[in-house]
Amino acid sequence: MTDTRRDVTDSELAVLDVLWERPDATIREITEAIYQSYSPSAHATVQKLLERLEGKRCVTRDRSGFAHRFRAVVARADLIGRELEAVADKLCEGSLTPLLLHLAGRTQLTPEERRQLRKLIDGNRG
Amino acid sequence: MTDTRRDVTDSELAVLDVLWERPDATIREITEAIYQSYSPSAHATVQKLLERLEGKRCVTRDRSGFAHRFRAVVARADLIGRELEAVADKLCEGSLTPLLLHLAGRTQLTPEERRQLRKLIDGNRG
DNA sequence: TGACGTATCAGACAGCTTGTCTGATAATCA
DNA sequence: TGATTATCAGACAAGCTGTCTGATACGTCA
Repeated sequence: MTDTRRDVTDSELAVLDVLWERPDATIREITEAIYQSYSPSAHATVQKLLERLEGKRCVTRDRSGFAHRFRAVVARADLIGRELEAVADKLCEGSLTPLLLHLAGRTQLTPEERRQLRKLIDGNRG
Repeated sequence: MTDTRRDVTDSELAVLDVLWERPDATIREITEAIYQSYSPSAHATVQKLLERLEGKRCVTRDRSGFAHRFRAVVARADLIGRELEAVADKLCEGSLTPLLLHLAGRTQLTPEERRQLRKLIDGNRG
């Protein structure tokens, strides 16, 4: 079942981490990257995680070969956005602005980051 | 068991919402505020939610009277901070800066908010 | 005092999520 | 053909969440 709402778990994220580094990986490749060694049960676990990631629209599957190849269709930034929206929905009636103000008051920035931030604010006039 | 790590659920948040509006409320008062009417089972549900919120260090209990009185010991801003840190831990190796930059690029701000944001940035020099 | 309303407390319970694993079956290739 | 390697379907325990029941203690008032 496709359920974009539910968020990505830590184990699923480990799979995505591999796919971001190495697109079009097989289950075997992902398994060997996550666990140090390979075993049939670890393979099955990764398979299940991929199946759920597919349902969450985070991964697509290329079925053309014998071993399917997988590819992430969300970037890390997309997940950050999803999670921030979830926090906003839960605690700020959906508005991102309180999150932004909260972070601005408690984040230590380098001069470069501060410069970048100003630019983003200026480029975002309503 | 005290478990500050686990985050507050939606039902628990509904209880906190009442306590933020009306400190030192009893279970009966909270129950009537959340459900329209009162029933013993709803009372027990709220009791369980409060018990769990106590374990998460979000609520304290005054046992001096017949009916205990409850008080929130976290503000909404605290929860926002907790959740943002959780997102940062999960997706940004604990750093809040990527979240801040992400939000700055996608949030529509009023002139007043923009002024406030600049002030926060300036007041936060390393 | 005793009855009654109202608390708390302990714990059962089902439904869901998550991570793991097993067994059956299909494709590939030496 | 036989061995290897896939996929697939589904079982499984553990944990979380929201709800509810039953037992017991407290307080008040006739």
